[in-house]
Amino acid sequence: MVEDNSTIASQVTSFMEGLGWVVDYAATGQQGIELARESMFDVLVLDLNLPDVDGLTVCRTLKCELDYNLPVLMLTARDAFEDKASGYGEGADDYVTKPFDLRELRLRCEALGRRQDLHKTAELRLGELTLAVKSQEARRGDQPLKLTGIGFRILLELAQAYPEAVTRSQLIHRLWGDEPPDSDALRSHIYSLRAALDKPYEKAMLQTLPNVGYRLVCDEG
Amino acid sequence: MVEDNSTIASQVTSFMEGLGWVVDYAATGQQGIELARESMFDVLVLDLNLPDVDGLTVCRTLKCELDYNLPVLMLTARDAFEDKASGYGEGADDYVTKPFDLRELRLRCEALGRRQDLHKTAELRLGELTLAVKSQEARRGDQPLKLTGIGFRILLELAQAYPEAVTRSQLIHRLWGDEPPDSDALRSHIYSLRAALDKPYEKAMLQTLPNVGYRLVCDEG
DNA sequence: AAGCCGATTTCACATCGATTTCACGAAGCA
DNA sequence: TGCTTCGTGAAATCGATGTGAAATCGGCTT
Repeated sequence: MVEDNSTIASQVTSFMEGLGWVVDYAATGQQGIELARESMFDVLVLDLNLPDVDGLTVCRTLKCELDYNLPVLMLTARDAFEDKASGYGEGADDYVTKPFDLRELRLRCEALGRRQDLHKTAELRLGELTLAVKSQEARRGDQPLKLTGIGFRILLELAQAYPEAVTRSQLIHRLWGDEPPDSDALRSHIYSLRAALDKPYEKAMLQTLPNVGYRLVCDEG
Repeated sequence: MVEDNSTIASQVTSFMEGLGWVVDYAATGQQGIELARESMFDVLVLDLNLPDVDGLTVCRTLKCELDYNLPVLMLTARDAFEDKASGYGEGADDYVTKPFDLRELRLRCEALGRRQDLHKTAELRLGELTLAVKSQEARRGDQPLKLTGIGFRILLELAQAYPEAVTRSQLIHRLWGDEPPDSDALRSHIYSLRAALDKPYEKAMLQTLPNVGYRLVCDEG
């Protein structure tokens, strides 16, 4: 965590430590860069406005210099009305505007870490859900789920996007490319995915956003 | 993937497909442009040297023409890189020089795709109001608002216009284009939008300007 | 080659909620 | 008063999604 405001810094770091995460902290950009060089981190939470080196500079420096890809979550001040995506975005992998909800910060950190993990472990975890990418096996809790090939791929797409939603058209494109089936086969696949994933359980993980698409939900990430 | 050398092309595409990616392939610049127009892609891998249209031209064309930002990863020959790429650098988002390591190509594609995700996360904030554009969800304070599709779109239009008002006819045009419903459906939608947005609260955010239209009001932000 | 099997696609219908339409009353204005 | 605009609410219509089963496809076995 790189943040010059000590109130925010201690609030965030103690929250994270409460989650069992191991946190290192730097109050300036320079310190942050040095810290990042010394050891490997899963995620860097970086304030955009720092007293010495600008957050964007820190970000770019580390992206170039480090020999692994360190996911960066940028903290930005909140403008009255903000088009988040347009201004920054270069370099950072995600960002959150101040003041932020600690739970949101957590979700986004976890999302960044998860994407990173996937490359190494080929296994993805989301609450009680486990997806083994290679063997195409899925479990919820300790029950193996009986999924079809497409069912697994849908679930994987949704899990990778978590906690965001995936639109119908995105999903269709990812599954079939340019030649989707004529009929609305996705509906049927979602239906049978639900039968395997949610039917036997109390709380559903697969949620429909009408006119948008689908997403996964789960309590603890 | 746009690449005229079929050996390289098939090597790369099959590698990517092995990763579970969905790949479309074009052998010429013209084909590539047409393909890109037809559907949305996460990343374009583009050879700089193409038989017909130059890679840079393809890149610039698409950056201008498409209504979303398509990240471009340029493939360049080693010698060409110095002159061309560094000079014209603006168009592409990243470069890889041939011959390249497939793993490196993968990492860079993933980085570009990740950066793109930010655009989908866009959120609008206006005082205590939060609009998640992609998932079509709205909150006032920390209460989620139960809006219909049109209700959300109306609110979005008003939020984007803030602090200005939006006239009825503007609103109708934005919502339905040239074919608005016969009856004055907008009145009903405003009514139910109010029921969700303002009914449960002290101060109303949605204000009617008689004979003009509507606008949002809020204290801070 | 024939037949089987599971996966996938297609289809028909049900259900639910969103959208449009309508009717009426109140408020503002000439 | 008579006209227009707007709020209100219910009813009718329409579209999106869920549901389930049947047809199709492709690989595998015999």
